Amino acid sequence: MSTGRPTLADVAVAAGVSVSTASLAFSGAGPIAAATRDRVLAAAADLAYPGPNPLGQQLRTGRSGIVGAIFGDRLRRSFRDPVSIQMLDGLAQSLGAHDIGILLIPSEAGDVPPLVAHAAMDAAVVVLCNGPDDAVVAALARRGIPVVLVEGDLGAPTERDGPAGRVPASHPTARVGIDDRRGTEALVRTLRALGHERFGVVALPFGHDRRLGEPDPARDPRSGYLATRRRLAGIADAGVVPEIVIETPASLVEHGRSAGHEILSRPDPPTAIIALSDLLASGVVLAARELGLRVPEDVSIAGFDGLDLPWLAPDVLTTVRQPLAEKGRQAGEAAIALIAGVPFPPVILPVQYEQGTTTAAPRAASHSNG
Amino acid sequence: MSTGRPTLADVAVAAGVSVSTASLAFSGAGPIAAATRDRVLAAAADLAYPGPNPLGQQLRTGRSGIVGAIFGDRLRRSFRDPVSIQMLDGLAQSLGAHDIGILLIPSEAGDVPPLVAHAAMDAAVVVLCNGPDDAVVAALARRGIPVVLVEGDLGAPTERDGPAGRVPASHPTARVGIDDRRGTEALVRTLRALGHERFGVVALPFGHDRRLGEPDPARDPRSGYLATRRRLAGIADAGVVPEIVIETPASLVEHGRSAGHEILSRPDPPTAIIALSDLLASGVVLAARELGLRVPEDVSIAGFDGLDLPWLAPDVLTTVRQPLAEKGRQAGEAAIALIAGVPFPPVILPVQYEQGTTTAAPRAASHSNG
DNA sequence: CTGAAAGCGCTAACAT
DNA sequence: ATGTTAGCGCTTTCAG
Repeated sequence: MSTGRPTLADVAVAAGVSVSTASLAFSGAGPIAAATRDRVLAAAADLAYPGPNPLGQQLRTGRSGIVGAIFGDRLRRSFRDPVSIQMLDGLAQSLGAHDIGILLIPSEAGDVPPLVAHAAMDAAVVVLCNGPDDAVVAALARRGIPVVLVEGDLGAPTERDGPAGRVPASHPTARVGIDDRRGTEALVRTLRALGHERFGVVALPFGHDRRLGEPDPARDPRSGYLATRRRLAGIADAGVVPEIVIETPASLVEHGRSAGHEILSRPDPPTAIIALSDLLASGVVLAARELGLRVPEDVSIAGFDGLDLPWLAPDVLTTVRQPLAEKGRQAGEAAIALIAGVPFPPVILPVQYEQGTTTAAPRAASHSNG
Repeated sequence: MSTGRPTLADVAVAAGVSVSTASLAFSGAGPIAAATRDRVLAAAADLAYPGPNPLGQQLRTGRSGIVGAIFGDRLRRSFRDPVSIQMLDGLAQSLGAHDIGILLIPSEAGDVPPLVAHAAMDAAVVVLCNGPDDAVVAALARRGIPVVLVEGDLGAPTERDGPAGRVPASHPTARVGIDDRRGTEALVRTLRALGHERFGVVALPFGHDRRLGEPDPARDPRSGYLATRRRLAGIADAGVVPEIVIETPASLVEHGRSAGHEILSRPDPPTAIIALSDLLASGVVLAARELGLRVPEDVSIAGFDGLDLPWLAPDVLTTVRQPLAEKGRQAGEAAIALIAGVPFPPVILPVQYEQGTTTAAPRAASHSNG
């Protein structure tokens, strides 16, 4: 041992056994006499040996015991959103049960962070991805790291080998998502049944190029975040063409508030506003209150997610609840399966419409042209 | 190469150079002819070699490139608190600049998570600690992992070798905190200058045994979270003995709301309520509104942190602002210094009183006994 | 049940 | 500027 921290070899010498036996004493992965084990552990305690060095184990076993969690945004923004947090909590639960750690990788606006390219991990969970040509997913695939896509997809396998051509169809991949398209559709149908005909939409970001305002008409509708696209598709499925859509740079109360002002300050605003997240919706509620509009008498407002929003009291937001922690747990299970080389079939979790106090029948007959 | 993923040795063979030269081509840590390097990189591209295996690097260099971030609470709670998030964001900034990853380690109520005992990390940032006898810190010290204490301390070196005796004074340790004691004192002095004499306090958790209600009088005042203790000390420094103190299990709006109800429903409630965090304070504001009390006319409410609370509009919370991201950045710098073997002197960041709309002079003469 | 030997993939002296 | 050599600390066949 001479210098530095003691190693397994030092312990073996001190205990008068071979290194392999000492290893067994710690791992329990093989037959060993109780007396021998105790002797080894005693020697370890003597030397203040803190247990097998994980670096040695990892190289030997080829496993780091780490799963990367990659968020398509910087922490400050992602993590102010309880949606990411609850998902992460579920993820920590299922991975923690297997003693697997979570390596936090914020990824600013679609770049490929060095950690994605170089950090040791056995699998990665990518929380938002930009469709078939996501550079982060491509980088992981190149490294042979299994990928779990949460709320994302890579398109049909045939597309993947196209010009982007970066994720071979054979690469271990799993998908965990929610049925947000049909959830949004159900929500909008309920609003129509109440008599609403004129809708405004406050949307989640369309893609990594985040902005606040009406969407760029020149943008490719086939690119960008799939969650946003699916929820917009759900609105269309319900037969609604919104009078106005405001894209926001992130799911945050303040952006919902700005968008709400934008929509509700218009001469003849829509009678119902659908926000694609609860945080955005609650910002719209605040904007309405600030403009002296009563909710839901003057305007109906609905969200998506099913968060607890105690500060909206006495109002309770009408929303579509998604099982956030369960989504994270499933993502963790998917990662564990892929690491073990077992395929993990796609999971689509159900969502549920929840009536609150922020939606009601529109006040009076509305007219579609001012 | 035969089977499996290619290694540096395969690349070397393909490029017709030695392994060490191939290594140099990737690391750039030594002299190499441009032509040779290009040849190596070309061979690597040919073999679809994704770059040096981090596991090999790590064993060889003895560095994992990972810093553990340990929160004294489960994710669900910690991460709903923007305070933790902004700190984490700052941490990610400074560590990210050195390509160091953050391993997320939630630690339920003071236990020692397996990851703390076994995961590879070059240093650890412990966000709340329970004073001199914190088991997590002791476990890290045993492993020889440098520790950065955020908002924590281990007491005087002499104490450390006491009965707990688990963190040798020589263990590489750094401290990053804020001047919360004096910040709270300044806040309370301002309230007193306005004429307030009767105070209620909504406190952060006292320790890992979290509860809602009046603090257990039997508890040892010398144990538990130091941030809570310091802020309470600041109140005392200002010459105030609160009429009532409510301890909360976490810094969350709903707990502030419960505590607010508890205090404000009393027969003759205090004229000023000091919450030890903004989230708690905003819950108290909600409780006041629900009880039909006007803020600040009927009751003054102040917080601590300096968060953006858009949904409190039109009110702006009176608070003491702390530099959260900077705290995280400093913690990151401290970790980097300790990893390099350089001592990092303790950092106490300044805080600043910020007047909002939730505090004012008390309504009328108050009487201290009903 | 225990020991000997091999090697995971890489980097860093040192020698050329 | 390149090659040779020697491990980092551990687990895991395989013999005994």
